[in-house]
Amino acid sequence: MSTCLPGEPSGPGGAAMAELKSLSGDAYLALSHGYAAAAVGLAYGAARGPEAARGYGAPGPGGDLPAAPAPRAPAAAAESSGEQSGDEEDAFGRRRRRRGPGGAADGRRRPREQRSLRLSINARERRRMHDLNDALDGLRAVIPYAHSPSVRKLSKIATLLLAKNYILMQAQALDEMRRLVAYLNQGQGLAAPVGAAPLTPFGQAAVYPFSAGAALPCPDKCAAFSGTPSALCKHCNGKP
DNA sequence: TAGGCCATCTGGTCCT
DNA sequence: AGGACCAGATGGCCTA
Repeated sequence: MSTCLPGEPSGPGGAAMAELKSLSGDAYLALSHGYAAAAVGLAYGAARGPEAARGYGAPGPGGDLPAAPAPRAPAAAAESSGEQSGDEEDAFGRRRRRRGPGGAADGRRRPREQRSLRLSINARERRRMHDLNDALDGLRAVIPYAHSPSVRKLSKIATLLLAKNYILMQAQALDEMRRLVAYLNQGQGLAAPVGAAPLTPFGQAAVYPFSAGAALPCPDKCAAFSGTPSALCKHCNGKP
């Protein structure tokens, strides 16, 4: 991940990421389905299975075993956290061979308590990352893009960027909807019962979650059309 | 083979 | 002290 910074697109994947970042809310829906195949395809190819990347549980990333094939087959989380304690000596020895930074490679022999503590910390960190990945999976599930077995799963960064653009798009659509409703209420003189909020397509008074401090006099003169202050007007917000 | 993506380990830092 | 969070390092897998 560190080699592919969001701000530094490089190669085909970088181009796809740049497109993803610049994707406007308007274009989101139109592109979202195609994007999964296009951008995702650019960045990730096509044949990778959805779960291929999930190497959960591979004991001390096969990397601990230089000559081992270490397939990244998915394994149960319990298995992943248990293997460490099951083969503590070997696992730790392999790690010490591989890990460079810090004191891990200084050749000092660690007390058993320290090893046990380290394994516990590793398991905790593994669990934390699994939780993070689960959350990302949940995010992928609600992002409208092509969910198909033939389409590769969105990468982490692509998921986040796509989600951001999707949120922006939704906010923009909501804003335009409000404008339209306000326009209809004003232009067509939509009558509302005295003392009641104007009718809206939503069947109730609309609220403006983004309009803070709405107790100002209405510069839009929204009350001039229906006789009552409009809850749809972001300026008066139902408070004349 | 290079590049992208990922999981894991690890040490450091901050918080409770 | 213990846990959460973070970033760097490392190596495996996959695709172009």
